[in-house]
Amino acid sequence: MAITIRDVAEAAGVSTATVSRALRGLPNVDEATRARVQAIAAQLDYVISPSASRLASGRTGSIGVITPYISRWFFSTVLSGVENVLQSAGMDLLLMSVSTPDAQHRLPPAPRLRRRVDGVLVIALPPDDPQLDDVIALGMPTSLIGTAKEGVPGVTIDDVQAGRTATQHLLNLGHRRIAIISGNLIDAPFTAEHDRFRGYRETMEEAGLAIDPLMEAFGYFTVAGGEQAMTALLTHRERPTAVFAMSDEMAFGAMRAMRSHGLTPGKDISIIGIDNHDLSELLDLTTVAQPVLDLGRVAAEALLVQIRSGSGSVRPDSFVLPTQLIVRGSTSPVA
Amino acid sequence: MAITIRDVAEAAGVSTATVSRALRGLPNVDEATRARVQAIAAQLDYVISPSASRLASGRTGSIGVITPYISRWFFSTVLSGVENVLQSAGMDLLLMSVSTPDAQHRLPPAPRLRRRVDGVLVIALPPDDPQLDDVIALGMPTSLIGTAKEGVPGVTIDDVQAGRTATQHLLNLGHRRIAIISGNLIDAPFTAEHDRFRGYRETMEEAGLAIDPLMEAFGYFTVAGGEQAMTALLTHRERPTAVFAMSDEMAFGAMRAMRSHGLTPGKDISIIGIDNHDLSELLDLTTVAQPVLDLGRVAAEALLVQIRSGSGSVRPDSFVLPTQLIVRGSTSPVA
DNA sequence: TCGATGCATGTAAACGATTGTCGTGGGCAT
DNA sequence: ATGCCCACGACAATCGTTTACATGCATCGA
Repeated sequence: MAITIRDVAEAAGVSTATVSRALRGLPNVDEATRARVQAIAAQLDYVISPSASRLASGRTGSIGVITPYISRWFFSTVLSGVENVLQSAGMDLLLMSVSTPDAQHRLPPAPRLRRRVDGVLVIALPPDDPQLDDVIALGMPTSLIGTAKEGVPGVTIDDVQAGRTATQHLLNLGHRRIAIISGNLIDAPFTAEHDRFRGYRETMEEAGLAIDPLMEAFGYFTVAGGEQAMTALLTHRERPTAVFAMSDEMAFGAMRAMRSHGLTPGKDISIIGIDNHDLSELLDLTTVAQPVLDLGRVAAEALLVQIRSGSGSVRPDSFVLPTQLIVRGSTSPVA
Repeated sequence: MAITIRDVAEAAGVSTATVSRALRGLPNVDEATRARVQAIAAQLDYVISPSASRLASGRTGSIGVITPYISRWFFSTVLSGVENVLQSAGMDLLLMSVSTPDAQHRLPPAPRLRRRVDGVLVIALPPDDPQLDDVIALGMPTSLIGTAKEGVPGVTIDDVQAGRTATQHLLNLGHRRIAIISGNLIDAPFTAEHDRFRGYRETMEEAGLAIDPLMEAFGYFTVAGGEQAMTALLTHRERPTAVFAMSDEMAFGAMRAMRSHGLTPGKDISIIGIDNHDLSELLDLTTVAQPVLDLGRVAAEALLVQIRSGSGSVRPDSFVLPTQLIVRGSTSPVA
């Protein structure tokens, strides 16, 4: 069988209590004793049993990460940032994907989380998703990424501002007929898409321009969706001279649609996205960059603070990370 | 405090042993009793304590997934497939990234795995990575994805064949001067890049063509690397008429390099990749598709079988998944 | 010199399941 | 009616830590 703390204690001539204290760096252990215990533990190749430790202490040392998508760029990048921080902190990362409206066949996350994590990180679930409410109702330290929800700490960008920046950039270039490719038809408040649209609308109105419902199309945050949306926009009698896509991936699709209509992005029609996706530079797409890795990092850090501080003590706060306009070849002054 | 199995037992008027058996679906429990126990457990909102269960049973119910990159397309897609299967199986997924030559600041994975998982899935670590050996030395059920290693079960594609398919496609189009964009300078056997190169070399030689060392450049499996590699290839006096890039992402970069030299991919120079990356269709890249999601799924399934069968009983086997040539606009007959 | 103080360490009771062993009662065959 | 077997379920040991509490010892100030 495996080595236990008792074996180490015996070999070191101390009690298991002392071994436990010595190995975990707790105070009130003679440094000589600690060194001896550490040496013996190393020599015996002892590793502490997490199960036993968890059972005894009540802490799990793991964080659950809930995400609707694993392989999409935004989500995997956030995840990467999260993993970075958790690994440094010595926390286990339990990955769990949840059902989206498209794919329903998953178990709800909340029951799968109970008693097995010390905290939860939720990546970009819509704030009105009942699954999210269930997770929050668990009452453990939680931090939201890319979503804002009353009373729950989170990390986001200022999506209204991002929408404004994108729209204003197009306005500055002299565009007036500016279309928008948004996400889904249903528009829930406090979602990124809602706020981005608001930024667009407000900026347009401030410029004295009316919002033309014909200039909105839905791309569902996918490449294919963006392509379809752009195709739809191009069927209108009066075509847009510029397009604001709420995500780079939709912008990619839109650019393709333009090309297959014989139009050159950045020349015939300007297009701007949001994200600064890995491949945006490659595709020469102007975009409002968001610090995706940092979204994950900051949320993880904040969650750790929340956990260490004993959960209920300080009112945990939310963070808004800055975005940055990156101008590339896909936008240019109106013809 | 939380509900324990004892509370359920009392409420149901049975012993904890019976509750345990009833809830886990073990035999030798009267169906009426089982139903009653389940009802009461549900009513009390009881969930079993994984820590206690793990300690008592010795099983952790979790799988560790080791990967050098989290946010790169290939890795996150494999991960997605893995997560799918593990979730259905009710297994926890512990995600762990490891150091790559580029980023060294991580802890070695093996010690972080001991006593906390029942099995390990390793995504595309080079077979000669000492970290991999350490993981294997743990002696627990393990399955490799995208790497082949003597004596360790794994799931891959036939990389030699993939290299052949790609090269042959270019040959069939009449190309003779075919460059290759490979991964790293150092070339370890049994790696994907080694095998893909072999497919290229053999196919070229079978066609009676000599391998020109000037026609090889290194792209390090990144977009930027592919761009540089292509740029290098274009400096040679005698330019290639076609390029085989070992990954789609490198091909993306290569296409960009072509464009910035005033060349049109698929017209002036043909290019083919391997992967069928999410965005390959968008970029109209001909490629040898590999079933990445399935790589993850199959490996996870195989690992579960290995774990359930008691680890040492049957010799676990490896799988080779099929690839498929997808012809798009980036390849065309030689001018 | 003596008690107070504080640090280093030991003792032992949890933590909450799993599971081998054993007892019991009912059904069935004789 | 008797014996036997089997299904069902109880008892209790066990898994390997953590941690509250107790203990012992040395140091220090009065």
